[in-house]
Amino acid sequence: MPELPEVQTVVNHLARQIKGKVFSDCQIKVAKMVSPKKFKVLIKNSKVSNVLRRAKMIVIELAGGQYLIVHLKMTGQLVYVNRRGQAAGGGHPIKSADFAITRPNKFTRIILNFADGSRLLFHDIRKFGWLKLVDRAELAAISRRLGVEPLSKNFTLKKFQDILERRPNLKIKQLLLLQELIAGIGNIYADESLFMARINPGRQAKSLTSAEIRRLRSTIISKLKEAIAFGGTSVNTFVSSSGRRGHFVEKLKVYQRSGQKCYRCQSILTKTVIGGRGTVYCSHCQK
DNA sequence: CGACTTCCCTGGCCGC
DNA sequence: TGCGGCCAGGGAAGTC
Repeated sequence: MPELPEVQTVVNHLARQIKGKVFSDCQIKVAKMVSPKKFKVLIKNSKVSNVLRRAKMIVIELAGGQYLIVHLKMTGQLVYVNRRGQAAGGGHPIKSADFAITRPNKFTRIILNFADGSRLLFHDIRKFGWLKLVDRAELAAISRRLGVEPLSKNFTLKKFQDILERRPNLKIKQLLLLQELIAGIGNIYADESLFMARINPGRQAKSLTSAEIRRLRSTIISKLKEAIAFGGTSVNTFVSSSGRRGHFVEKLKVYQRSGQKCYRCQSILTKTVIGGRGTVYCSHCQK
């Protein structure tokens, strides 16, 4: 489940590898995952000028005012493979034998070839992910529908307070997951931030005290930053575009630890469902 | 408008 | 061993 830190990890790596490369032909194995219909023609001969992130989307900026947006959704992987067929990480090729992902497999949905023989493989077990080629105006329209970037200077305490005031009746965890309010947080970092802030995920937004709001804002920021430093979290299918797994999984305090002991108070962690999402928290120290 | 529900999709897991 | 049923879940779309 790539969230902000995982997508940022992919973007950081791709930016080092594909800037300046020119797309040539591509193979689209699942048509519904790509738009517009003219994708194949439009992307041909486009040169990558930059790679950015917005919310949980990878934005590959192309010379000529086009943008290739990639959303990994739940199980997507965007893997960069050099011309020798190796997943290359920061100039150090990784043994491809260790990674079936460096070759097209049954889950490969799209293959984007570069003119130099290297390529991007887009694998996605569940086919929830997508690629979209847009112009500047369309990108701006998509971005406008998304909320504040939590690691930007715009995510001020005032901004966070405003967001909570706008949706007073939502459970705080549901609020954190709404991309139109704050962009980039998913199930892992919602649970982890709430644990660190010692706030029960089922609390209504309006019930948070100003001290709790301040605390939650800073735990969101620190958790996301920490996860980026560890290359993200690989709980099931996530790998960076270098084929590497993220190591934040070893730092998780509650996510996927249901039934285990709370690291803070040794109580057994509770699993529940909030807004249709599995939620793990400590009922003893998250009030 | 906000809040809630359904749907997409497939592998993995459970019980029989 | 095989198989049906169910679950995970980001986010769009539909309903109330």
